[in-house]
Amino acid sequence: MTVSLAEIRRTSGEVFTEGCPTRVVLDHIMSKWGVLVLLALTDGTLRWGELRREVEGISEKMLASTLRQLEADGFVERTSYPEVPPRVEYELTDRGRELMERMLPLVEWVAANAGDVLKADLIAGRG
Amino acid sequence: MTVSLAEIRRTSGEVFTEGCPTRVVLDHIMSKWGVLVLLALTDGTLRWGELRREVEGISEKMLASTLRQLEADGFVERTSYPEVPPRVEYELTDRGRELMERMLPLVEWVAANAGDVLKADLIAGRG
DNA sequence: TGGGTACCTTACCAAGAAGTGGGTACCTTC
DNA sequence: GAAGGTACCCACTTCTTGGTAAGGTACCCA
Repeated sequence: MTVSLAEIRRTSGEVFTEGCPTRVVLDHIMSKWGVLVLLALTDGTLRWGELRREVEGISEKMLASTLRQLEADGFVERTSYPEVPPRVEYELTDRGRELMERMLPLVEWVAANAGDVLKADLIAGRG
Repeated sequence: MTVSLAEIRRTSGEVFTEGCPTRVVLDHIMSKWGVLVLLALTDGTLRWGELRREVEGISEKMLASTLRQLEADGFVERTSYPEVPPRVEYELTDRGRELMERMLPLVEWVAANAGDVLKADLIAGRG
């Protein structure tokens, strides 16, 4: 198993330096709403309205721009059905599923340990 | 293996909802500089000046505040030696290593695939 | 006396992220 | 004919993030 940045650089070169594409992609998928939208889509295909409800607190503006970004990056596929009323579905692409396979263990750990982490915050006076 | 948000919620409850601690912790570790600092520390203990060089482009202000946050969260330990000139060392705690164990596969995937992702961006007209 | 090193902190300000509120188009139902 | 559902887009404002620059300490060297 990979245990250090040096190890990654041995196979992928000088990644995560200034201006490196890896930093840009990192910013996209690690963004506040990006993670939550991707996470919601691990449950399967969702419509616009379902996503709004699933990702609590997101504004329509941010949902739209986050989806556009994820779509442009090839993580999410948008399918619109020319019906009335309009129906649009969003789902993870193969690339998106590959990504989430790696992100879910991290997210799972956060879900299980967030309480303890914030307790540490309180002790450190950063509540 | 975990494959969906629903699965995580089955064991951890209604996580990642609005105001949930999990969202706060996510914001800390998924922040622009947070990831890069944690990543740098997977190579071992580093001094202030070494971190500045390792995390290319970070300002002293952001390095300081990022380190304070990670320290408060219990991911990073700071050890200062009362010498002249002063020496301060930063390293991952056990919790930090646990976290990075889960983050490294994700980061590794990004390192290997960032090129393709940005190529998709160009085609989509989001260069 | 002046500079150099290492590790920061503070004050100020600009850019970008994100919230708010409105509008659009189309059809259905009341 | 008015209201409502679906999936947005745009303008305006606010708030957060992050950069710059300056200073601060505590010592050593010349």
